[in-house]
Amino acid sequence: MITIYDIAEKAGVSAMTVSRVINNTGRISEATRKRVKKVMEELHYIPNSMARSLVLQKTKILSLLITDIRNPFFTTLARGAEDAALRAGYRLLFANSDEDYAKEKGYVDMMLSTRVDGVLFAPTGDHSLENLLQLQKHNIPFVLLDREIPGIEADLVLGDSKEGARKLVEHLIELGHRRIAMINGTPDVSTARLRYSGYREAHLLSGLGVEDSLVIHRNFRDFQDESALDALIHHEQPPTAIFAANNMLAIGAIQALRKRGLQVPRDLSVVCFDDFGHTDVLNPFLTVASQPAYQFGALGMQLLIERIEGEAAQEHRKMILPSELLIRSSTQALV
Amino acid sequence: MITIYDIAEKAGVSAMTVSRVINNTGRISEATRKRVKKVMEELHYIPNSMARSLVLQKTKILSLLITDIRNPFFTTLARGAEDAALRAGYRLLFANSDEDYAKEKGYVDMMLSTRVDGVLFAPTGDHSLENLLQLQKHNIPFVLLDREIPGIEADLVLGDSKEGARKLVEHLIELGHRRIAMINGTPDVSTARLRYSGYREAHLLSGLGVEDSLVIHRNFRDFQDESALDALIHHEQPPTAIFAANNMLAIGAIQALRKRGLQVPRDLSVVCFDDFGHTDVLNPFLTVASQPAYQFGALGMQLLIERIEGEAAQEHRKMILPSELLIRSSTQALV
DNA sequence: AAAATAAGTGTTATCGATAACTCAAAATTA
DNA sequence: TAATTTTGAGTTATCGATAACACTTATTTT
Repeated sequence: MITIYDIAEKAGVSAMTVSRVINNTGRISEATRKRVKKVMEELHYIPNSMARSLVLQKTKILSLLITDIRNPFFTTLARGAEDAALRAGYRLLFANSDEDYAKEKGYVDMMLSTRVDGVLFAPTGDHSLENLLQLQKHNIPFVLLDREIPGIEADLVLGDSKEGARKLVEHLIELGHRRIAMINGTPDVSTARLRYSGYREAHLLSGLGVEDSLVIHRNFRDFQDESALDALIHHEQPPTAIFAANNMLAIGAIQALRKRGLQVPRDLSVVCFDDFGHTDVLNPFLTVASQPAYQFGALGMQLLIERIEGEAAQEHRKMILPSELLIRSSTQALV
Repeated sequence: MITIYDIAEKAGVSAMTVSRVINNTGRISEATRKRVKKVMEELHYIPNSMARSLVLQKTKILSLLITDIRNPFFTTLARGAEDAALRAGYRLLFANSDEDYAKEKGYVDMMLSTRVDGVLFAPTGDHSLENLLQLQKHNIPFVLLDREIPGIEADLVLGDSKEGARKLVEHLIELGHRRIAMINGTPDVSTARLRYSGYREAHLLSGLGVEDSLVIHRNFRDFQDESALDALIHHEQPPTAIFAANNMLAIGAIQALRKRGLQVPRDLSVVCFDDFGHTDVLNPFLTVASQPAYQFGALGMQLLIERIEGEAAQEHRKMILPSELLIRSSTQALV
């Protein structure tokens, strides 16, 4: 491996001079600068960022932790985060928890041992608290994405879960639906709680009661689990519409409905949070509350970098990005 | 930051003893081992992997370079690679080139300065040659994914582009189509060349001629570019079917068709390579040659790790994963 | 012209960990 | 019991880079 010492020797200077040329620090005569640069190119020198990090006590690596790499919401978010990080001269270490606390913990340990400069963190749920405290203990700045964690003060980028849910459910109510089921995430995730609360509010504002037997909880990425749907269609008074708390749960519901010979929207209307990235071009079908995924990532990364570089005010910032109701063909008026 | 010296001092031993406890090397009495471990836990010690990498000359970081993080083919592949890497005790540094040579080069520089132990590399095209030579020059092992590069000898994991394309086009021919267009990737990508060659072979085997004015080239991820489709529908003898060389190009084509009031498959049949991950559950619509994306990642990572750890034979291996023809509802017989 | 300052470069210590070597005490062997 | 081996540590050098300081020569200033 080529090091600054190899360069130094061949250029007839000290290692320190090479370091100065690389970093554009100190005073170097134009002649030696040129000479050193020429040798660096000849030997195809690439700085060893580990050695540099060790002495500088910073890595210029940021980490992005998402909960489901196969969810288009998160990949689009990742693109936003990536663009913002690269633009600011940071490398990005992706991590994917699969909504699994143990995997999340593994990645947090990795971040700590890598000594990343900061983390853009989409937590799996309230129990992520421990992992976040771990980061705090080691003074690693982070920004929370998409989900709030009770007990953690941090910069936040959130969607308008409650309002979005309310809009979706109100849309169903306007279409005449009265028995509206909800397939929700597990209640230890803040977005699940808020979306439920929006669901509830829509009912109450319209003078309807909430029937909790129509509210089912499942892991946000277990779209293969059809038991939620079974519980609903075998209900003694089955729903006429379903509100899925995210896109994956909607996919699961629709898949299960299809298997059972039920059609959307003929037999049931379906709405959900989040859309499907590029692929819903194929068949813009589901009525959704669409969140600005790219912005989640870009803005979150910006907040993180500001905090790392000390440009952020002391107090924590909470950004709420609005979602947009896109009415498509998975809903129809109740006949 | 807590270091082994802090541990050593508090435990009343030398730093070397701590290092031995951490790595389970050398001889340590059970008593001191316990004492050191206790102190490590008390102080929440996390090893600094940079310092370790510096002396060990290996990082235990592998990199996965994909060309489009928003393409479900690549995110599923990424899951496969991630699982295999973590299982073998490596960290994974994701990189996303967006089919852009300059971005790819930036990421390669990053990999070099991070001194990753190996790279799972989906190249943007034949011009990736330079970036790969750069890796070779610095003795970083890599495995090529999805695309072959003339001039590079390496382990390879490929799909059966030619056969897959032939099967798709033969399906169209069986349905009676005679004027079949192809929207292909740029010809400096091996899969584009092979898929064209399968397209050609299907025609010739059926005694049909190939009309190159029906073959259009576009960047594999520019699904927004509608000019390809315009060229086809304004052709003096327009096609009755379209073969898109990957899923993104198909999305672009269908979107453009829809905007122009044309319906699939009524007005044109459409087939493509790759499917759409979870999301095609929503509406299994496109007839595709489905590739085992997860296996691409898992198998590629396995080959890479074997090579790094010296378990691979000298000669390079070339794995070809078969694709599966899934006939759905985007194709119909020509009337 | 002497004193003060600036320019250009080199020396040494350091970041946190491990390899290679050393060494005393305990255990084993002859 | 003396010689040898094993056990359980410690010392020192090193990985590749940079910070802090030192030290010549120029160059300015008075």
